[in-house]
Amino acid sequence: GDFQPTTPRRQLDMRGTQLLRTSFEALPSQARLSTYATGVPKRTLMVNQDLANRLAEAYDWSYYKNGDILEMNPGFGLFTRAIWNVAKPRRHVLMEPHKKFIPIMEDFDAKTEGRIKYTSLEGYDWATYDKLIADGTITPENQSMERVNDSLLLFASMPNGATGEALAVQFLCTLPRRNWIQKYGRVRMLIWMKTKSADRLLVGPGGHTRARPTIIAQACADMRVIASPKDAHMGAFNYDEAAMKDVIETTPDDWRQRGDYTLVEFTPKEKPLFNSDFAEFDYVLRNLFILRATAMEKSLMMLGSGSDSLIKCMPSGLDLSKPVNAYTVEEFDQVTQAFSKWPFKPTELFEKGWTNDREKDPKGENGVVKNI
Amino acid sequence: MQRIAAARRRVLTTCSLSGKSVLLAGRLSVASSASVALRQTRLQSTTAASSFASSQQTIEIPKKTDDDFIIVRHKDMPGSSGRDNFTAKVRERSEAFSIYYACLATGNVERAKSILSRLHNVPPATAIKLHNQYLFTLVGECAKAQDLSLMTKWLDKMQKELDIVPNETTYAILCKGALGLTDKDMREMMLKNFAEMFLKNGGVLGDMIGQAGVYSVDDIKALIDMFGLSVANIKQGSRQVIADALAAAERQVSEDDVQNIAEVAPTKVSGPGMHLLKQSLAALIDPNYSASENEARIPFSMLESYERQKILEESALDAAVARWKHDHETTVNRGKLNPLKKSLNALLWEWHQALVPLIEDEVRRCKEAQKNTTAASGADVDRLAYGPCLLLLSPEQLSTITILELLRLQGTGGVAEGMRVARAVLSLGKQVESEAQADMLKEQADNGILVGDMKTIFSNEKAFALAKAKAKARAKGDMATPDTEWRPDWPHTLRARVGSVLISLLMHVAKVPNEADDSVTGEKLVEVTPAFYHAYQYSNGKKLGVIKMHPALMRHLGTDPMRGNVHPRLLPMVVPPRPWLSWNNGGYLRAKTRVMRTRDAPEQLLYLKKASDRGDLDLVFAGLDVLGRTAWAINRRVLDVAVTVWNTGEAIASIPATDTNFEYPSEPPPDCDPAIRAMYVRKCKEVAHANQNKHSLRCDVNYKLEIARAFVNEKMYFPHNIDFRGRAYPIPPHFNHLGNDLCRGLLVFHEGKELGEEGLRWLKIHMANVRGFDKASFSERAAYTMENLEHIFDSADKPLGGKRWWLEAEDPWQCLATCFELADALRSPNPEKYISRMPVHQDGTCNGLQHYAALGGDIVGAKQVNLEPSDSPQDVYTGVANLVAAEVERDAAAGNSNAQELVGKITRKVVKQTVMTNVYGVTWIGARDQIEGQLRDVGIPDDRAFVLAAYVTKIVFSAMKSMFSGAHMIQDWLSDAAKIIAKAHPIDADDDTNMTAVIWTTPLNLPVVQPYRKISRKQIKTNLQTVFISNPDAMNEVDVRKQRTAFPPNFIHSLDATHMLMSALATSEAGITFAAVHDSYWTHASDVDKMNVMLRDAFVRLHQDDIMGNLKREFEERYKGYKTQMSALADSAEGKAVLAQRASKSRTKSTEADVADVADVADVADVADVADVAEAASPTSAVEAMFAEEAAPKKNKSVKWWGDLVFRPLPAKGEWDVQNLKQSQYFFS
DNA sequence: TGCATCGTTAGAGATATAAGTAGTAGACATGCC
DNA sequence: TGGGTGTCTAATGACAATATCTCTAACGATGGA
Repeated sequence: GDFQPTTPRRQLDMRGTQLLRTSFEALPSQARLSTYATGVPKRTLMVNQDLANRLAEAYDWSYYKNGDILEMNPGFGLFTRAIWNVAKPRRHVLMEPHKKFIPIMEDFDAKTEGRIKYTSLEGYDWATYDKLIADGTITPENQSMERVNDSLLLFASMPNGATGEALAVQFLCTLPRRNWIQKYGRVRMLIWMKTKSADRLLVGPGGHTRARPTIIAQACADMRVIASPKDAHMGAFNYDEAAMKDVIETTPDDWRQRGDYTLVEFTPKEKPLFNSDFAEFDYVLRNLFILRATAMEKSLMMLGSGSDSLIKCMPSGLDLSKPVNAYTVEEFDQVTQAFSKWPFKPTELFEKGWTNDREKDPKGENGVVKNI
Repeated sequence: MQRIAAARRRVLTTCSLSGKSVLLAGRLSVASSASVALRQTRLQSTTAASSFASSQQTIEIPKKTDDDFIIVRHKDMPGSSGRDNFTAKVRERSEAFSIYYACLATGNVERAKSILSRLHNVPPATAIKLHNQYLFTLVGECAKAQDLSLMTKWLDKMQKELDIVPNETTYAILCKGALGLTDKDMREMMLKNFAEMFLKNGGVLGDMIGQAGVYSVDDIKALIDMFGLSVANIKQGSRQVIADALAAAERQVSEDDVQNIAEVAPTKVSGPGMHLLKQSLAALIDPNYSASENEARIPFSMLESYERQKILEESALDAAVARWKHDHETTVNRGKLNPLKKSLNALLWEWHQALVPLIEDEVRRCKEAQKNTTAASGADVDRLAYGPCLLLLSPEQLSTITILELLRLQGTGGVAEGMRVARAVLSLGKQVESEAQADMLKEQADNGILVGDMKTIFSNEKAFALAKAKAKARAKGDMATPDTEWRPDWPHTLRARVGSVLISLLMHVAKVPNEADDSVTGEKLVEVTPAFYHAYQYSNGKKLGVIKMHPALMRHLGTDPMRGNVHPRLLPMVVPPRPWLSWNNGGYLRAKTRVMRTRDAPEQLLYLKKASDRGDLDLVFAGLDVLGRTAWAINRRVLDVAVTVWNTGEAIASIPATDTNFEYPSEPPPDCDPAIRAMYVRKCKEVAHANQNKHSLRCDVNYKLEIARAFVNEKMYFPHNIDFRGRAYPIPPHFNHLGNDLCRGLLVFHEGKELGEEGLRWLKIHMANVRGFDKASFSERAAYTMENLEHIFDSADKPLGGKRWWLEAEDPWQCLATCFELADALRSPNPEKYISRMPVHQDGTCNGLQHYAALGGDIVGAKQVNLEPSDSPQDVYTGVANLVAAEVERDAAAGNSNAQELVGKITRKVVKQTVMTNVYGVTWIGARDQIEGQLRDVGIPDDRAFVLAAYVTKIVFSAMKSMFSGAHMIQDWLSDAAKIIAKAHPIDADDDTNMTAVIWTTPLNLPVVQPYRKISRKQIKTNLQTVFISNPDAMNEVDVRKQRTAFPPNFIHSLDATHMLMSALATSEAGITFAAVHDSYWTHASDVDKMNVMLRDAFVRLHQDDIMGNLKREFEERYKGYKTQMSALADSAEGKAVLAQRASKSRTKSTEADVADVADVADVADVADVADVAEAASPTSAVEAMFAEEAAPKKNKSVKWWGDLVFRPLPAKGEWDVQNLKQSQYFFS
């Protein structure tokens, strides 16, 4: 009720200040957030409060009324505000390692009676989660695999570029392994990522952007697009229509780094769609997708020496003349199972050999001693 | 310039104080001035036919006056205009040349003709070569048809349609054609006819007859008769060759004048005869050979040895196959046998048997594809592109090369059990190319064609210099590379095509038996599975095409004898290498070897060729010849021990154990924390890596022992070449004295010398050195050895059965060798009379810093690296460590907590690596990593090591700076200069890319060109996969950063290389045996004292000159007229001057510009006054403060302009006098 | 026969691939924005 | 034009990413004039 935004100074340019329903410190306009300073991390960083508000209203938070919301990289905190205003979650933890945002974070911490908690720990770091659990900042419960875990929800904005990509895949890999936060059961994840990345996870059999992460994601989670640029996914091949209902529209201007971003909801499946050992499944995918547009027949050669005998092991139902990227999750599973039984399969499934390593020369010729 | 000239002369004259080198130098200068004269007369006589000048590019050569260096202007660089259009068309065109030659060589004249007709815009110098080769090919055909019309018609076409002017070689070839006519009248008529045409064009008959690479001795005789000439009429460059050849043809060669023999009549060897020679090579080429214990070493004459080397090089591929066959037969004869136990060679034989027909098939299809050019399926189009190259060699040759090469490449490129496809494909293609080239040279020799390029000059040591000077004089003529011998290098794309075809064929047929358990039934399965397979690896997310070897095959490679599996071009020679006559002429007998290892940099090659042509490299060549003439032998007793160890499979002194691999860690549960899983994967990779290293080490030892075994009774020689900075390396890669401790332990000088009193002392010191006891004074070292005599005898008597004292040494195998030697010497009745063959090393103590200190005249530094006489050796590492330790203690006393943790922990070892790499320009961060590792070893906890390392590193750097202040300033100056140069643009450059490389000339006149440029690569489709390769001919933008950071170390290395070669030349004059590993010089124990004097003398001579001054003057001269972007603050004196100048210039030009410029200046002036008026607002909340404007810091405006290159003045040189070093006994020790 | 249009194809250029980022700090290039 | 941002960090011997998609230019065929 007694919210009083500070008087805007000339150089603060608060003309477009977005009105808020709660008394957090005022933020400058969208335009200003997009440009105001340097040293802001490159990541999925929202600057449009309105988008945040629309999302907060559209999403059903009630499932988590007794749970924790764990937000990674809140940045300007637009979402945090929006969710607060809409749902006032029981507990909302902000992992924001970047110093730039400290004032905003501390503002949240100060004005929500401890329901929004700020930590400078890095969401990227696995150890962070152990720490948060150990000190009781979040209290996830072990829950049955029959239902979606309601004690924890992860809400993450990914770093841009390679790091973000990698992180998303790593998160996905925790689903079949059931480690990290997934050891508590089916913990749902809402992840903001580049639309292209999301697209790659959603594309169906035959789509040429299919890749290893596609198969893992589709095998382990039900995906739903919550927000995305208009028409962004129209070009994608063989799309799952169900994933695309009631999509909230985003525009490039909503972001600090202009571009297309998509919010995807990952709801872990009760059981992955494959029965193979994940290490083998992963190996098979990784190697088959090297020749992703090539017929499976040929691509099987990537799995090891003497793959003629492997082809003989393949179940008769499989159409080996189809290209790799036309295979479904279930078909990959069949291939993996055959691979698993193949007597001449490689003994180690990880890449050997250096390429980037120091001290690669074992001979120590020439008397030059490196790294004594 | 004057001073440089003087400097060069001094080096030259002092190098040739007495004896042979005077002769050599004298001869050389005579020869070169003669050839200059020759060139001039020729130019006069050929003004009518302008294209007779044979230079390929139009490069302005500065007038040669002995003291200027080579400068090639930007616009004259090949490829400087059309760089980086590595498009399909360009690729096709560059391949076309090679295909053309291949077609001619394989009798596909029609296709060659059509290629030739489709090539446009060929530079005239190249065009005439192409056409000459075409005519040359027609000679045979015309002889068969007894009709020259094909040739004459073509000549007509050349002249009338294509506007190509025939040269001497053209007419020589025409006459050769005419000589093939049997009808006497016809023949003479045609000859007269051609001769007339030639004369009309201003030619001189003698020159034509002297044309290299065309005629045989009989041809020449016939021509001389025909034209009524005498040998004296033949042009100077060739006269000697021809005279010798004619003389040689007349009579049986006798041993006495071997030194004068050109390669003419290979069959006329007197003495033991060919079969004996072959037999004597049994250890190397006979499959049935098994080493008998004490085989008598037959003394061979030089000529016989030469024949042996030739046999070795020519028959080795066959020999490999013979050995495979032999091993296969023995396994078969041994009756039924487990296929899993087949020996490697037996497998190779099977592959070879299967591969040859496949290649034959492919060759047939290539031929068909050429016939019906219309039915162009994709594969057939490809076949057109590589087919002719496959035809150059027999299917057997191709198969053998393919198999050998794939085996050799195992483990390269960081691939665990295999190799990179790109490497394999290119490397194999290159092998095929050089084999084809060797074949061509052999064929020419077999046909008795005289090649100007002397194949060899073999002689006794005394006559060597004379013979070489003579040969050199010949090479100086135009006989360097005759047109008929010139071949363009195959483009990488072509190599890749050829390589990929062969590899994919091999992959089809090469099988290996393999065993596995059926995971379901548990029964043993045996399958015959491909030995190689094509796969991909990910490295850093990039796909990497690899050829993997099956584990079953890998097991063989680590254990089976490699007999017959080393390509002879990779072996030591059994005669002294051919002396270096020019940049590509020397070394092995049959293979074209280059004197410099270049990095696909056309610029390097260009400078090298020019220098070689001008005779600038004579001293470098002479130095390399000295290294090549050092004869080596295998240390039999060390070999015996090594072989025993190898066979027992024990892990001893750098020989890893058989079949004991490191264990993989156990896998954590699937639901473990991702961090733990990541750790596990990393550990697995480390283990895999370690195992791979072990295996490759084992394969390497296998190769080495195999070669050593084969050469047990041989006298060996290592041909040497240089890297681009002039450092010398032996060419045989697997086994040489630069190799690891094992290699060095296995090698002794072939010649023995009586120890003498001093020699015995040096042998003892050497003992201490290889033990690692090398920080003490000489007398202490000798005493150390005497104290350990008991151990030494024990090691010598019972190397493996005794106490194994030698294994504790720093260099165990060399220690063992020394134990043997010392024990023998001391036990002999008179140790001083003992004949020793052991090389004794004298190592520069931190050689890089020695050169730096000498350049900088650092007194403190000079002491530290033993440039200054001292009673005991100084150790820089200890010196720096002490300095750092003192500083740390000071800080600790002052209360610095970091320092307090480190008190007493700063040892020599902590700083050693950093001090060593300082010369290479290690950065602060790199050094910190090194020191961090060391601190951990010293017991600093992991979590502190990082912080403390940062602290220590700072101190180490400042200590180095103070200790070697002069050196440091020079380092800075060098890197600064490099940056300026790399960013400099020639005045005529058309765009603003940095194209200028740092180039300098060493005191031995070697031009050094730094090759670092940005590489542009393209994907090239091959049979296996696409391959990512660069166009080696492209001149790309320089990599400024690399040019800069690499220049200081490269410059210093070019100096130490010079020092080494100067020392080599000096020792050679004195008749001392010499070998070197960069900054470690070796000789007989008895000669160490003499060598020590010479190498010091050489160092003094080198550094007496104003090296840095010369460099600066060279740069100023070389880069005269280049512009670089300069900048200065606008309000600095310099900036103001520029602005003023600009203003005045434009004022004279136009008033408008004037206004603008004045405004500009005004602007600049204003800036200084613009104070930041915006007052800082004080925000009321932290969030609000976030978005407050940061006040822009006041900036100084700067001015930029393009100006002449200005090199900073050289840092002042310190007081230290280089002459002092002559008295320093530990300078090299 | 000359030529406009459409379809095809070769080739050049772009992009994804994998996937822990620790911890520092200083220099230097970037045809940036 | 300059500041912010991204890259790299020990010399040489000893060089190596690739499959696939997208877009464009060139080429060829065809057909109507």
